[in-house]
Amino acid sequence: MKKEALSFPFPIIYRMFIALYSHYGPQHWWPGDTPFEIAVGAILAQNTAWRNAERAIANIKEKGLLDPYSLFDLPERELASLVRPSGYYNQKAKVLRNFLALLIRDYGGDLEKMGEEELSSLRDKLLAVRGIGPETADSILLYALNKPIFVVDAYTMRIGGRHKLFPEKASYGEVQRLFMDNLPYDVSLYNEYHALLVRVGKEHCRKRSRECSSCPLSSFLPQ
DNA sequence: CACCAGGCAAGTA
DNA sequence: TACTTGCATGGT
Repeated sequence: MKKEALSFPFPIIYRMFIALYSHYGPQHWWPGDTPFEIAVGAILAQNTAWRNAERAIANIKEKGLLDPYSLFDLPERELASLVRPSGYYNQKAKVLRNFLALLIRDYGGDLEKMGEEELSSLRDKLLAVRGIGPETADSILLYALNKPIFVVDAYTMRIGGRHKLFPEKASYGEVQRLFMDNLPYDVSLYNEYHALLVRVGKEHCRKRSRECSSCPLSSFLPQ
């Protein structure tokens, strides 16, 4: 009796991960040498092609300024000119400074120390920084600090919406909960899953959709 | 030329 | 709460 519990199917959210991972393999995210570079990249990548964020980081690295104090000591105008290729450069210079101010004031400029703080209170502190919203906060938490939080982005919304895993207009928090409630609580899994969604989204689920027909998900997902 | 890319905040109703 | 707009470079 109760044998049927053993054969209860995995949730579709979990099966989608298996399918993507089987098809693409590990994505090795986040590209970046240090947690600090990853956090900076998360801000510079906002609504921007990753290639352009990379150029901005390269500019900072070339000048040997990729550390919290050097960047914070830089005049805002100079910082803006370094991150210019990532777009929205005036805003992003401010956001970087806002983030650096928190990092320096509360954690001595040490991301590792920031990572010692408990997840939900740290998330609130990141969200309180001007220019850091839910996706950027969660990207820093997951990819720079290895915290167990699922990152939702435009691809996640588009793929899930198109395949009717949730309503098109679902909120960030609703989608995040849907994924986390249907997956093992596991940092590496969240890491790979988000990266895989970006991968399949880039190739098969762009805004101006070039037919989702050949996408590796269409075999078992609605639509 | 138009459209898009690993968002966010501020203003309006 | 739910929409709209400004922010901006570089690729297709």
